[in-house]
Amino acid sequence: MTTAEPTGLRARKKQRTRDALVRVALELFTTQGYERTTVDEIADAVEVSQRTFFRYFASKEEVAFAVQEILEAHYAVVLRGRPAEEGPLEALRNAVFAAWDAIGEAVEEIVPLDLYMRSFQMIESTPALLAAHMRRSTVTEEALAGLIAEREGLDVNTDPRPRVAVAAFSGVMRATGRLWGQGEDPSIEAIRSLTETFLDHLGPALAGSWRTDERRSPPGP
Amino acid sequence: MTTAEPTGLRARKKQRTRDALVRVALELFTTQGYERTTVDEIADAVEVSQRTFFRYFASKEEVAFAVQEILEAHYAVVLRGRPAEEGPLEALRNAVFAAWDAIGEAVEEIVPLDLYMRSFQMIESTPALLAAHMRRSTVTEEALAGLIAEREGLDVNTDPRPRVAVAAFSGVMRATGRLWGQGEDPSIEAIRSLTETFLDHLGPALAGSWRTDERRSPPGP
DNA sequence: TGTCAACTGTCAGTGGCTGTCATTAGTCTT
DNA sequence: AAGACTAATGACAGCCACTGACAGTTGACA
Repeated sequence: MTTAEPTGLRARKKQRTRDALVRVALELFTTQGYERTTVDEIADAVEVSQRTFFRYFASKEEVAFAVQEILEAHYAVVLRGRPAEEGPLEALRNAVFAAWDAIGEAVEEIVPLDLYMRSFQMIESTPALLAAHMRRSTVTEEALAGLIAEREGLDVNTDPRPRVAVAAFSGVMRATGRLWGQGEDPSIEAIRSLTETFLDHLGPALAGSWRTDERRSPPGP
Repeated sequence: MTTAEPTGLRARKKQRTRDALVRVALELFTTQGYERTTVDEIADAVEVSQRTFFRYFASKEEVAFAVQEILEAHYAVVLRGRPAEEGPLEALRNAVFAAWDAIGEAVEEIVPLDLYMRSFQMIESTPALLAAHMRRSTVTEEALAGLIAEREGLDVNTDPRPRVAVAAFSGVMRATGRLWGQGEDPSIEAIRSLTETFLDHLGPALAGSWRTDERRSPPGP
């Protein structure tokens, strides 16, 4: 679905229209804002009817996540390819960094990397899109839990651990993305190191007490 | 905002209108579905104009979360009251169970408890509402992270642990709610025990390897 | 080349949501 | 208790996302 060259002329044309819609939409969204951009504007800019836009994308939101979708699929593939010796959380974590190494190429086939970065920040700062983003992530989480359960040879409906681990992991990843979106450094390095920091704190943050240094009250029982 | 008796007649009338809108909306949503219920229907049933509905609620979604909002505020209060000796995650967890003990009364002042239960399940099973629910939870998470940081005397922008802990905790809580919404037992006891189970697994699920019993492959390094 | 099917445009309509303005109805004087 | 003030509401017009139906166009393929 990403790079697979379509066969016929018709299919190629379709792909071009779709890509154009995504590019133009992201461009308009990031420059003048999501809400202040109408579907008609996007359609007009690509010279198709509004009706056609909705034949490619079920909603105005969907076009904003076209690139994101590719990346998530990519991540799932990478995770599936992680060596079996890695523990669940270890695999989830390593897959993130491994996936990012190849993100550039995958994205750049459709839109400039910089545009994608800005569009991610736009998603994080637009309530309606943030909502859609979160809903989408529940679907992704379910898939990841399934993958982890498979890796470990467990039944996802019996053993809560896959869902719990993925939920915790995803929660942290989302917090990371949110913070990155609010910051001023929209580079891959920035979110990479932020992710590293946050994931490193996952274990310690769940420990009983954080007061191991200069804090006042004594640790509880 | 919950129980505080309004002073004048005007304020009391307003409160009654608002409550009526919530009650009718949830009733209609749960019986015929969220999407198949129009704002006009709700307004007509309460005998106000559609315009008035939108003066009480900024959106059709908002009315669906009116009760939820009360509970979240309640939870925040309970959390703030947890003893300082409790560790962060301990406090988050205990506050959940403590808050539930008082939920019944708080809810019942507006809608029957049973109706609230069904409306929660509706939220979890309606994409548009699930999205709104998730977006709302990001706001709640931010507040909780602030509370935790305060408890521990930390700066939420410097130390990642408050956000990480809350993110992991919230991720698990959301997974719990999701599962409960899909199940067939809409009782408080059901979600209570489910929560207990899931939170109990938070620690173990993040450990390096889960293969401590009858699994096949040997543990990694 | 002609037939078929995929793709697209046009049009009409629904529903969520907003701005505006006139009207109603508590509230607050004096 | 009557009038002035203002919050609350209703009525109306309009924008925009989205959908169904139907007709026209254009690749695909025999």
